[in-house]
Amino acid sequence: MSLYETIKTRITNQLSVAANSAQAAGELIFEELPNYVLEEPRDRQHGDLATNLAMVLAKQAKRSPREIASTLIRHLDTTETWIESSEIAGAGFINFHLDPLWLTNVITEVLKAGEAYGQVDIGKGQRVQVEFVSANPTGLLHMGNARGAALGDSLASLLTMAGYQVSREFYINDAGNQIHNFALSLEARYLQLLGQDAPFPEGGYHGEDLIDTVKGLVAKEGDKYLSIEPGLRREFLVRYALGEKMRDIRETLQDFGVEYDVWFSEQSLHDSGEVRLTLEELQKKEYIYEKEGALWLKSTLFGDEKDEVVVRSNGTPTYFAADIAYHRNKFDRGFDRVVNIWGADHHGHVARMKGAMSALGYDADNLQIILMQLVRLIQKGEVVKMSKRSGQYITLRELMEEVGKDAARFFFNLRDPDSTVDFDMDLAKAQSSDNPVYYVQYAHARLSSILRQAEELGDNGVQPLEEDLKRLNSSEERDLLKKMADFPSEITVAARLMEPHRLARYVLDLAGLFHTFYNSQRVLVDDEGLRRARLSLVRAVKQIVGNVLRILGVSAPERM
RNA sequence: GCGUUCGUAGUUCAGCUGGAUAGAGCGUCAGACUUCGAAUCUGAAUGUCGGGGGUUCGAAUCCCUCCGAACGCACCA
Repeated sequence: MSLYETIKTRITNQLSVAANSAQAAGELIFEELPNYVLEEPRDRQHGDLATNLAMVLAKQAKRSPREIASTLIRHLDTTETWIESSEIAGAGFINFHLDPLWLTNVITEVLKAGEAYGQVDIGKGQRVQVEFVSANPTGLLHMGNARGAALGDSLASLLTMAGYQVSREFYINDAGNQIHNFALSLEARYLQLLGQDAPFPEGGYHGEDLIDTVKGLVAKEGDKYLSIEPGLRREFLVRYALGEKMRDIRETLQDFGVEYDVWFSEQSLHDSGEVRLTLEELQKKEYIYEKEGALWLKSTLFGDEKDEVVVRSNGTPTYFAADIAYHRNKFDRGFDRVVNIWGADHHGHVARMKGAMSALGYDADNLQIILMQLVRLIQKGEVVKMSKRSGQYITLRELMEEVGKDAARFFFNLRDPDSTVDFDMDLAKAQSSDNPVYYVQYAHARLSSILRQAEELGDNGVQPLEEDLKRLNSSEERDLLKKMADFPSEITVAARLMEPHRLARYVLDLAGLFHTFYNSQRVLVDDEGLRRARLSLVRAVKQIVGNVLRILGVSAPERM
């Protein structure tokens, strides 16, 4: 635990002790200690930390919050808390001012931990699986997939930092109806390319990339599939196209900085019989009934709005059936928590998926689904409908070429997944230099530059003396140090809420505080002690900026 | 119609389990480079937190209601 967290825990505990001892002394009456918080006030004049304990006690104690506050302060043991002074403010807040010297420990802490600074252990080694993107292999990756990739990959890294054992997974939708449509589309393109008059299937995939795929095949293998049996022909075409599409998806995501641990095939669930076994298990538990020739899951028993078909009247299982088998498989692989990132258009699926897990006897609370609002494409001020079927969308590849991987990943991770993003490619291109990512990267380059120059001046990275570290007491330095000390708590909150975008905000703040410091204090001063102290501060800031950027999948340049 | 999510400055968006005077970027205005990187910094202006009600010491945050938006409500995935 970092020093700052230790201090906060200690004070929080001592506050309860103070309340209890005041009660024992007959100076305060309450039945049960209510929930209270110890937090950093927004306004620095309100001290370093503040608590609302007196206010939340007011009702039970039947006294004014300010009176209670003064009683609490009298009973508070401040040893080992770094508390320098306490005061009562506002409606009854207790504000604590800490001895600023505690801050100098932060630098040592950061430099000692290095890449591990910020690691916390709320995960306690639990195994978590994060499944994200899982795009249909029937087209190229688009903006929505880009958002999912940025979010999912950063979330996985964040959870790793928070002490979870994380596995990244991609679910390949290589079965079912869409593959059938895919096959028909491929076949039509194939026949058309070879001069035949083939109608394009209804509901087929119009993307240009599909034509390119078929062209590639014709260039390699000519018209050898023209004369064979259509069923066999489609099978060949699908196998070829699927291989190519998945290779492309894999490479594109890799270039976007995403490395998966597992690529899981939907078809394999059918082949292994898991889909059938899962349905049998549900049948045995009597959660399945027949109606109009189809098999239905009683998902309404578990909070769904209506029951769902799992086997069609023609005898084929639905996508939902395969998905149930898939999630059963996930839990059976031993994950303590399973996290899915889905587009908001799938929200109707959440209740039934959780319901299905409950039906199978798993704790649905261990299945967490993060819904991400859609990315809307804007062109010339108008919303353009994106769709794989129509073939009209901006690809992840194009996005990376136009604005770059770093800008794209930062852009998505700057936003709450709950907010809809309007994306205008022309605007993004024109404004790509305004992307806040450069603000952070510039700070990193600037930090690196200072260290390079220090080296040229003969600095050999000698640790500063403690009394020199204590000289970092300007308001700019103290604000910066506080922000640095807060990093482990930021990781804790972000991981608990599964919100990596908090880290993007954090690193922007940190970079801003550094830039402010840089403009007000000189690092490479003649005074050797002070210089060493500031250089160690610079090293520590650089370390943290680098650590955050690594989580966000953004590069941390030495120069730019 | 029912459900999910959202509505915060001119604009794009932050705002942890309810906390003190609601914050950033861009844009606007005024300043700062012969010294460590001006992709930076300093200062100024800008708000009925969609409207209304409720809960309480205290609400952008929780509840209700209305208005508006996106997305769902298939034997598609």
